[in-house]
Amino acid sequence: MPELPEVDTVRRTLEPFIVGRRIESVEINYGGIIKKPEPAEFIRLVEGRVIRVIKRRGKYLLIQLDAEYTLVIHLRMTGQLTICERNSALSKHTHLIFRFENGRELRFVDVRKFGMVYLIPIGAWHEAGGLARLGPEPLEDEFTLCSFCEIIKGKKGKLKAFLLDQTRIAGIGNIYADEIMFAAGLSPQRQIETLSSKETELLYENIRAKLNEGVEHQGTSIRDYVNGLGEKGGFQHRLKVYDRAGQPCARCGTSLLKATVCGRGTVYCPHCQH
DNA sequence: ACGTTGACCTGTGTGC
DNA sequence: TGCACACAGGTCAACG
Repeated sequence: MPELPEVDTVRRTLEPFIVGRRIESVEINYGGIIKKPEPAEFIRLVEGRVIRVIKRRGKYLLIQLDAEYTLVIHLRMTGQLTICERNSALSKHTHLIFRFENGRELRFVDVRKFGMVYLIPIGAWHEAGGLARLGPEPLEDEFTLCSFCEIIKGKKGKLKAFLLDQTRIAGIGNIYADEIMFAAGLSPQRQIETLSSKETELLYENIRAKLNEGVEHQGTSIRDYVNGLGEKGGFQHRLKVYDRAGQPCARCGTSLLKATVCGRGTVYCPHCQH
């Protein structure tokens, strides 16, 4: 499900409901999503804590508690994190519930159970999967054309693989990778070492533009994605290539093709992308 | 250093 | 309607 714009939207919509709230109790229905510590220890450390702040880093959500611990959550493909009333119907795949004193709760629902939750001491980022190895945030001011050129310089391989590599740039996934490459007129198979400086700049501009557009429209809801209040996003209506195989290219009318690149379904225009 | 594949899970859509 | 199969917003490990 969620790439940078979706995770960012979840963060933004949850914030007013959870910051400053005390977690009265925790219920674990499926312990498999909690990667560390053990469930009993997890509950012991979280219950009674107050949420200080919620941040996003790449596709990870970081929920800072008042006891020098950070809850790190990755939604993977189908994870949802939503605010619900305590008495509202529980969906089938609710694996984790944080209850607040005001009658509301934060629920983690994940059909495919790929999602991951870690509770780690502040700063111990290396204990939370790939969090410590993430590349720069593409929407931050520090991510300049100059810094992008440094990242791409000397690298080899397919453009699509580069965009999906979280250690190069944090937060791009399959949908936005395809949209970025279409907008930049670049083929997913293109070897990055052959990009001209003009093409590199076009790529840089469209990474920023497409991710910003995704954030602005509150993410892409094609299957499971919803924001922190259970609402769908709107970017699915603006997609130019993703999920549009066989439909005409918005730019030239050629039928969009689908292929597997880097093991991922990839849609592109054979006429506009080189 | 790169590329491909399978593993982790469940649900949905397709074609027969 | 049933069944088999492919495929799905991600990442990681194990190969060649």
